[in-house]
Amino acid sequence: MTEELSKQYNPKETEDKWYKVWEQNNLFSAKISSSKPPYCIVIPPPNVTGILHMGHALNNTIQDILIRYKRMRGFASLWMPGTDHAGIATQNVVERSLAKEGLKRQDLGREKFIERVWTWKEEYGSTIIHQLKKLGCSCDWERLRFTMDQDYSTAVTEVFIRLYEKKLIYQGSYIINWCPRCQTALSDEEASHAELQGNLYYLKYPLKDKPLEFLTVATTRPETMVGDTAVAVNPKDKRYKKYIGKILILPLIKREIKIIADPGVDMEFGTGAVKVTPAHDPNDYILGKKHNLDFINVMHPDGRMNESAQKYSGLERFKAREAVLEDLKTLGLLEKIIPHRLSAGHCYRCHTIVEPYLSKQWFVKMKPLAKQAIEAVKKGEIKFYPERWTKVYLNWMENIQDWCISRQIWWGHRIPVYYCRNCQTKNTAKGIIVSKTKPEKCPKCASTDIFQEEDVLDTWFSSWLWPFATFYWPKENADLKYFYPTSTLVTAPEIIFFWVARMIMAGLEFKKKIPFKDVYIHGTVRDIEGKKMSKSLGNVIDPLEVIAEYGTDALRFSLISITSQGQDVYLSKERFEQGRNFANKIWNASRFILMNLKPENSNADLCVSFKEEKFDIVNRWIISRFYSTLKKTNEDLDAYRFNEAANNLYSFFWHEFCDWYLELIKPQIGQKQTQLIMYKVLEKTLRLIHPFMPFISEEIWQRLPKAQGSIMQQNWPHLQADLINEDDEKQMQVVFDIINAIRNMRSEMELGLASRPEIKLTFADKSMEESLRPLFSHIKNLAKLDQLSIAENYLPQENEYTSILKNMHIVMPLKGIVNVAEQINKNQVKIDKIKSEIKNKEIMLANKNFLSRAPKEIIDAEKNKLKDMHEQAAKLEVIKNGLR
RNA sequence: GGGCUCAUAGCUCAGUUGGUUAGAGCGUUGCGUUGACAUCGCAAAGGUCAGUGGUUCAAGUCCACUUGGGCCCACCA
Repeated sequence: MTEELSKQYNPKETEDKWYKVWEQNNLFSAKISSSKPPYCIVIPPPNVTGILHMGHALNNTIQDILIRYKRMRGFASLWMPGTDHAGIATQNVVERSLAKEGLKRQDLGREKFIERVWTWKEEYGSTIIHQLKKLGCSCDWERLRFTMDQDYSTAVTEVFIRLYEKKLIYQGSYIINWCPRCQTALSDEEASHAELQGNLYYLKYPLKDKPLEFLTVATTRPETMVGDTAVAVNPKDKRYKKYIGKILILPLIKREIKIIADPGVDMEFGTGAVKVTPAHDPNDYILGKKHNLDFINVMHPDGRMNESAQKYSGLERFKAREAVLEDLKTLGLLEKIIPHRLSAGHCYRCHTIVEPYLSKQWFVKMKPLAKQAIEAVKKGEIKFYPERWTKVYLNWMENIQDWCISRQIWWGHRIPVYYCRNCQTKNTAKGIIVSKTKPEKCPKCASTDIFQEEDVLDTWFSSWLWPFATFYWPKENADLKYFYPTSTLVTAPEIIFFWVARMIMAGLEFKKKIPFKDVYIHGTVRDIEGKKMSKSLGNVIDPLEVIAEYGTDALRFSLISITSQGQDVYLSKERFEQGRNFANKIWNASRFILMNLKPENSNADLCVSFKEEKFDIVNRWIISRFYSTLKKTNEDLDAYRFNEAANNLYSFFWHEFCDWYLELIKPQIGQKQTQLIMYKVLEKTLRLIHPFMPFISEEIWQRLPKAQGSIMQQNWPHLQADLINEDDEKQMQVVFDIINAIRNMRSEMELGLASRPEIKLTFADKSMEESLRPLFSHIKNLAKLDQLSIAENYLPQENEYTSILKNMHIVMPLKGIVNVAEQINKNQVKIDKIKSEIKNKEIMLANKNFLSRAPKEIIDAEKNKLKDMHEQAAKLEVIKNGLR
């Protein structure tokens, strides 16, 4: 006999214990095997600065379910873990901690600062890893990678050089998104647009020859006027035609600027005249190039105005705005201000408004890379789940822009570009040398005055190599050969562009193979009002708190059960009660079984016994239900319908196994075959539950009399389709209906148990009567009856109460007080409803199109249904009359 | 402007290729349960499946439009 189990499941006592055991026994480690097919997921590497949030919890629970499921199904199942160095985010964190000491990164210098970052990483960088372990993730931790590992950096450099040599990397001046706080360029994807309330300022620019005449321009960023080099109007605009080619005097700065014509100007917006600031606006930049205008940069990288801004030099950009407006107002050149909603890019890290800024950056030409990545998805080599993301992906890929990959920060992979100062000064060939290591001397002029590019690469420039760089590419090692292409990628929608699309491009470009076959995109976790969870909104639910309060299994199960494919998750804390209750139910059912099980009865083989012995219907039924559930679970997991799988297991275990089966067998629990079946169903169901709820399933597994090894090492139950018996399932359903009807009647009549009534059943169908007779003991038992008898064509008497089911009707003596009129009325409503349904069915069954086109099973089902309804209606009439 | 998505019970949501009487959890109400579990069981009430039209023998499911949310991309002087 196993030791006594407590009445409630206590996750705290089990979770850490089993995780340790799994780790110590190397159960997460995936081994290359010639006999097993590979299954591999690479984790979306969380930032080293990361702290587990609900998004992670959902993302990683899904991956763990897949990994554990495939492992049990006999795959060499590898979950490749790692973390991302997260350039800007990590640098920010370390800079913040420096600030507490009153230091800036510049005070330390580049090398010392990077040392500090590494120290920080060693100390805090594995927080997220520990938290993933709390979640139960079965990652192969011995393979843990970091995007700044030395081998990984080798891959990054290799890729840069290959692309450079293919002329897919170039250096160029462009208007990029500049974060004045982080002082770095941001890619378009990193500058997220958000609406804000601003103003549209109408500024008057005087004409040179007629100083009393003005052209009014409208702008949202008046401070940039000091960098204006033209004003543009639409050539079709009658109002301004006469001014084209004339000269304006830029107020405050007193510079002469030209009025140019361009068809791109919207005549409807503002005044129809637009100031052109080529160095501070992407559109104006294009205009500037087109019309050969000057590019005047008016700002320092930190967002303060520079010398070109003359008297405003040194002012922060928004202070400068105020000053400019003040001065224009004094001069009478500020015509009006009208409120205007506009959207501006914000730094995705610090939410500072980004400044369009002209600077020299490195870019990757994306169009050539995108081509084959588009093909691969179109041909179905890579599939998105849910499928709709395919469109989103293709739409973006077909309109892809070049990727700005340089960042003006210190923490990251330094760009492998060196400059020869000698060549640069001679200006012969820009003096660019691209090399894995610092060259001794310039290959052109042999100068040794060589220095490295200051910029580092965008973090995603390393992440996009993740599916193969984690396997030590460009080396060709055995893991890479065996596990690449990986199987499934599980990720959130917001990084399809950042990451998924780029990985596909990188995989095809450098490995000549797709990086993964399936992409499963799950929803975003939101709060109950549909807002994204964020610290600033204060609406976060901390998964670690949930774990502490409800347990990891509860967290995992609840999350999964409410996550339907690709739909956003609206979460509140109460959700986790369901998971906790389920864990407790599993616990108590197992406790009950173990308390009643004689271990020697658990030894027989289920299938053999099933062939040799005759099992009663209750046992046949639960076996059939188990295999039906298994079948559905397999289908759901294979199609990434995790919530379906979870909910299905939930209702099987709770409402079928516990509520019906365990209740039905209580009187016969000592019986040998019942012992075997209850044990086997529990044991097999635990295996199905394990991927979802790894800890409790292991804890119970270890208490089973036959447990060998960890539940993780067990095979997934083999589907015995021949043990699914639909007739048994239907018959049991009838039993449940009878029992429920009786309980319901009693409840309606408010009869206490004391009455212990006798019930008469009238069957429409003789064969049903035959098959149900052996089950009467169960019915009597659960419905708490003294007698159950069968009557033929019995007409209810005045002192009797009736209920009707599909093919039978139930009569019980009236011992309580019941409102007969109400009962008659109820029956009349039922009769009317059935009659109208009968009408519809008859029309349908008379329809030639239906008879010729509908499948035979459907037609038969409909015919049976009609027959049933006729019978039922007739019986209801009889009852109604009887009651009267 | 382009694309995606949602609208089903009081609340939060399932409903896989159209096919028995549209489901679950929570909440409400009633009844029950003192040897697995009150973190329990059984049941009831509660739905014109957003609206309109169409396709079909058959529509919550497919199509079109309308209304109202949400998201993404582009633009935004």
